[in-house]
Amino acid sequence: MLLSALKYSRQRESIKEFLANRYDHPTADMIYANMRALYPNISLGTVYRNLSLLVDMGEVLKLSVGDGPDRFDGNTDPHYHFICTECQNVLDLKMESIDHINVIAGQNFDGEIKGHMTYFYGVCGDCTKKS
Amino acid sequence: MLLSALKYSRQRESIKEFLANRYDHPTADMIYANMRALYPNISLGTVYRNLSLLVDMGEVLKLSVGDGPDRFDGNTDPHYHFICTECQNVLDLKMESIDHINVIAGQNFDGEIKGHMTYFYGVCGDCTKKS
DNA sequence: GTCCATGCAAATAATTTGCAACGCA
DNA sequence: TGCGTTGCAAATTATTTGCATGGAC
Repeated sequence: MLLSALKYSRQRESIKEFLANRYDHPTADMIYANMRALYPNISLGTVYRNLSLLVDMGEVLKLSVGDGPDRFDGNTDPHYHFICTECQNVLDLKMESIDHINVIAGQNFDGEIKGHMTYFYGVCGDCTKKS
Repeated sequence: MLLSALKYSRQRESIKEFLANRYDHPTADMIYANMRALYPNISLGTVYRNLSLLVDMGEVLKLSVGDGPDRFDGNTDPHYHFICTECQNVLDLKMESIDHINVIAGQNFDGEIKGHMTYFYGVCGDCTKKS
């Protein structure tokens, strides 16, 4: 819901930059903790408000991975995510497109399939080695 | 975590039966509202506790569809779900298996892909006709 | 009688929102 | 100056939990 013009905000820029340099898909709380190093008085509300704006603008992705709080991703290139069931980490997957599943899903469906959300899960490399 | 033996409970049986006959993937609140017709004093806590047990036993599926509360599905046959971005309804999809995407995802991945969670989204048949 | 299940209420977790002060344009 | 943004706190939403009582076995 973008009803009015956006104004520059240091906090928003910092959150965006922070996410652009992280590949571990942090939660709002983790982002908040890191932002406090830069802005000791920043509030969680500000973090949530700006994350929400950035998601609406398409500059950040919100990952709702079932249990636990939402996570945020500064990489908006289309890609998929893997959730390790041991350590709960969320990893990026380098894989070819699977957009054809939209066609498969639409074959017996009365309506329009516009996309899909897919999360892969299993045990990550690190956890496989540990066990 | 099932540490102790389960005892019969009318409430749990009713919730299970209710879900077995619904195809609209109700939320805990909706289940609660319906259960109150049968058990005027049933509490939300009881609904949540029993849903959690049923999910652990594999007799009910929990659907975490991003926004909004979790939904529950009494149909445990493997199948996929579609979320209408207009009316928010969650529909079952009759489609062939797409388990091959696990193989695709695992091709450049250092770890073990055990499965995936996929939700399709778009506009359902009813909403397409309305617009 | 033992121990799980229930109802009720309070607690928790994640996120959103109201409001007065602040800061970009 | 005008209106978006912030910090702070309170509110909301979804879900979980503690506890005394009730019910299954």
